[in-house]
Amino acid sequence: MNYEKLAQLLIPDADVKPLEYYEAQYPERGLEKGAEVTRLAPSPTGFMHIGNLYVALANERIAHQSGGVFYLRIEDTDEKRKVEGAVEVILSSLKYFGVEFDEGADMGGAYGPYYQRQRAEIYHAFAKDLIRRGLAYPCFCTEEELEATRNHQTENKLLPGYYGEFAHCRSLTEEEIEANVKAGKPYVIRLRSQGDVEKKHTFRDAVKGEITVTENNQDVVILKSDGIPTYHFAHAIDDHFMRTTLVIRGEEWLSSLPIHIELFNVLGFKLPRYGHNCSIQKIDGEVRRKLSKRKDPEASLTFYREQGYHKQAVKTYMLTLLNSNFEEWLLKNPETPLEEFKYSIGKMGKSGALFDIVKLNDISKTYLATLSAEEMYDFLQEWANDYGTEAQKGYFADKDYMLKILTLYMGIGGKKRRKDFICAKQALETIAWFFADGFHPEYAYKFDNATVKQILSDFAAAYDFADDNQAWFGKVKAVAEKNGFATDMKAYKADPTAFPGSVSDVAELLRIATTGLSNTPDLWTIMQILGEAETRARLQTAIAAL
RNA sequence: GGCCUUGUGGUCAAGAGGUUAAGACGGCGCCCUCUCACGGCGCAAUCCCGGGUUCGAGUCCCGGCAAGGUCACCA
Repeated sequence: MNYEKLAQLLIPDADVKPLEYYEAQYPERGLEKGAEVTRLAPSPTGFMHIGNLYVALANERIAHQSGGVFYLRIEDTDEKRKVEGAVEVILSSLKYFGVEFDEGADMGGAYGPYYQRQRAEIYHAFAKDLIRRGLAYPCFCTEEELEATRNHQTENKLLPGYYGEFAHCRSLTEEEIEANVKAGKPYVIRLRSQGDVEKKHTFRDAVKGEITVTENNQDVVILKSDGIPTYHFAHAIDDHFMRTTLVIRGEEWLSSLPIHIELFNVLGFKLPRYGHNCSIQKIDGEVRRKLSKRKDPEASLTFYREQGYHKQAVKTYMLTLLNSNFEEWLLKNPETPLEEFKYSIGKMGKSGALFDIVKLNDISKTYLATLSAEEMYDFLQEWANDYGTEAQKGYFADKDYMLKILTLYMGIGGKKRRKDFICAKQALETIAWFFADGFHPEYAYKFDNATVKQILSDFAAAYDFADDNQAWFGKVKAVAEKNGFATDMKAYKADPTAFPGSVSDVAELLRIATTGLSNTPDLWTIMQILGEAETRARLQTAIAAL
C-alpha cells in the first residue's frame, strides 16, 4: 500500500502546509509558571444552558486566578445544529453574568480562528499525515451496514462499535479504495486504533481524582464525509494548538477520554490536564436527571434574565455548587468581591448536585438586601425596560415615590434590613398595590361587616396625616379600646376569650382596607407614602364596599 | 447489557481510623410591646446494605445494591 499516494487521493487539499508550520504559527504561550489556559467550547445551538454558565465560571475562575487565559471556541462542526446568531447569544449571556473571555470567537486572538469550520485546513493537514503514516484510513460503510454490524454485536453480546474484525474497511486494498473513490462513494476517515480494551491505566482527573481508563480500540471517525472533523479530532488539534493547559468539561466526556488520549498520542501532542465536572440535576418525581432544555425552564440562562434574578445572585449560587467551601467563605466575607475567593479545582464536587431554586432565592434575597434604594431602583428599571409590562415601566415615572417604597420594603434605615425581594419580577409584583393600576383589593376580614365598618369609620375620623408613628399607633389603640378590643397584648394572650380581638386585629383591618393585604411592612409609613388623599380615599372605598 | 463515575439529614455539604458527625438552605417551635419580613434562640432530621481489617470504621478492603454518564459521520 502506497500511503503517500493514498493520502493524496483522499485529501487532495493543495494548501495544506507542513506540520511544522502550524507548530510555529501557534507557539507555546510563554505564560508564567502555573498560569492556566482554559476554554469554553460550546456548540452554537442558540440555547444557553445553566450548565454552560456553570462550567464557564469554573474555567474562567481558574484561568484568571492563575494569571492565564480564558478563551471561547465555537464547536460548529455539526451543520444540523447550527443556529444563526448563536454566538451573539453565547457572548451576551455570559457577559451578563460577568464571565468575560480574553480571546476567542468574535473577539480575535493569536490562536484563531476560533470557529472550527474555519480551521478545516489544519485538521486536513493532520488527517493527511495520519493516513501517510498508516494510522488512518477511509471507510465507505453506509449507515445501514454500520447498523447491521451493531445489531449483530448487540445480539451476540459483543462490544459494539467499529473495531478489529468489525472494521471492514480497515483491510481494503489500494485498488478497492481507488475504485470506490472513483465511483464517487462517500467516505469518512477513521483512526486505525492501536489500543487494546483489555489494557487499563490509572488517570488523574483534576476533579474526580484517580480514575481507571481503558485503552481505546475504536476506529473512530476523525473526518466526516463532508471533510469536517468530529469533536474528538478537533478537540485534540485545537486544544493542542490553542495551548490549552486544563480542560474542564462536563462528565459526559469522561467515557470518551480514551479516544482523546489515543488521539493526542498518535498526533504527538502533549495531553492537557482534564477535570470532568458533574452536571446540575433535578428531581423529577422519583427520577433524578440532568436539567432538561425542553422540560425545565430554569435550565435556560434566559430564564434568570426574564425573572430578573440579579446576576450576582446567580453567580453566587453557581459558586456555592461549584466549590464546597465557597459558602462558608462568603459568610465570613460578605463584603468582599467574589473574585477574591480562592477557587480550587480540588473542592469541586464529585457527584451531581440537585438544582435548588429555594436556595437560589435565599441567596438572591440576601444579596438584594445589600443594595441601596438607588441601586435597587436602577436594577428594577433596567429589568422593567427589557421584560416588564407597560404598567411596570410606568412605576418609574415618579422616582421619588418609588424610592420611598423601596426604602420601606427593603427596611433601609431600620435596625434590620428586610428580605422581601427575590428577583425583579417578583419585586415589582409585590409592590404593585402602591400604584393605581396594581391596586385590586380583595377585602377578606376576620370580623363581621358591621364591626369592620365601625372600626374603619372610627379610624378615618381620628386619622391625622400629621401624626408621627407614636401618635398614630395611639389612635389605633384608642379605636381598639372604643370597640372593646384588647390593647394590652399580654392581657389578651392570657385570656383571648375576654375580647372580640386585639389591637393587632384592628391594625390588620386597617391594613387590609388600605393595601388589600394582611401582611405588609409598617402601616404608618405606608400611609405616609400613599399620602393623605389616597389613604383617605382607600379607607372610604373599603367602607363603601361593606 | 458492557464500561466508567458517584453514594453523609428533604437539599448543598464538612469530614481524609478515635468528633456530642460542622455549617448553610428548607421545615417546625419560641422570643422580638400591630401583621409580615428581618433578627435571636431552640428542635427534628443523615453516614446505601452486608461482610471483613482494627482495641476502635462515615473514613481502609471485598461483595452487593442504587443513581448518573456513555456506548453516532452530536457535541
